[in-house]
Amino acid sequence: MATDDAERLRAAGLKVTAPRKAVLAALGGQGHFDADTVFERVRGELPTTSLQAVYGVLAALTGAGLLRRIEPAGSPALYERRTGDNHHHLVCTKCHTVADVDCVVGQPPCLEPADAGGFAIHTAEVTFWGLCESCRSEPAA
Amino acid sequence: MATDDAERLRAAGLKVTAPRKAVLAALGGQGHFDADTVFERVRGELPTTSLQAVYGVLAALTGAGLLRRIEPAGSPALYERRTGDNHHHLVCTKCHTVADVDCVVGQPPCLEPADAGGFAIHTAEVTFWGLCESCRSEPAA
DNA sequence: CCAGTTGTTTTGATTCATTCAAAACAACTT
DNA sequence: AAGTTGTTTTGAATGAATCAAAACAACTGG
Repeated sequence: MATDDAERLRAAGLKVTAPRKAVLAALGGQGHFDADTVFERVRGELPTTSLQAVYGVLAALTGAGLLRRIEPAGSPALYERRTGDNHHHLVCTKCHTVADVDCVVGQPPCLEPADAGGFAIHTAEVTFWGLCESCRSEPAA
Repeated sequence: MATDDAERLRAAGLKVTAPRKAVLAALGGQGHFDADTVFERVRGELPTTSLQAVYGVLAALTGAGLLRRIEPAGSPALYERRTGDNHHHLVCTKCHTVADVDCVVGQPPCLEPADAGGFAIHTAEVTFWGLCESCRSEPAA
């Protein structure tokens, strides 16, 4: 898996470095993490890494299409490894947990606004807001 | 209109103050403005107003449902007076201009994710990304 | 395998958007 | 008109992210 990551980096035309492999490893297969969390995780096995390096790596990998970046209102930017598919997100209003949504009813949803107002649209981003399972369980705020 | 604004403030249980009326006036009927732009506009006719006051007013009015706040990735928070309808937004990838989209094809769109993953969803927010008319015209960046 | 080139990371500082807190003040109530 | 409460001012602080220069490490080509 780590080996595959090196391969992916090379394929994207990026140099294979320890911080980059560590960031990819830190993000794991799934989940949504902010720069700071990635930093903490990376530090665990590569203690010399700086936060700025993490920002740099995240930007490089996002630019290369190896990561996807989302910015839900009220949260810092989050990064995830699931790319390519245009999946959407569920965000908890209370704890800001994020979950993936495979896609919406029927076909490619929402890609057709009623009136594009002169815009050449290339992406539709859908964010669902609600209460996650555990926040629903504990009503005590 | 300014009179109506006073009425609206009262109806929302908020005190009617000069900064609040000025903020509502600055936002006008349509458009999307960040706190700083609102501040500049408010200053024009109420020069003693502080930026913090503008933040406070924007938060109060948003909380009261008189304003809607959106946070497109890469932009500071934007405020608009169109509330109540759940309309969506078109954001220009290049100049970050925002336009309203009345709604998506057919019916209330996208409100039904394929799998809500245990979330109790109450809102679906759709953001379309693309190039606006004028950014399409001038390819020279 | 070594040296050069280029891209990456470190180090340190800075910006931008926003929030916090206490004191001064103004709007609504009686 | 005076009091109470909510607002605004003033001043400072925070969090997230970016910028810039110097130190460094990965890939190229010899």
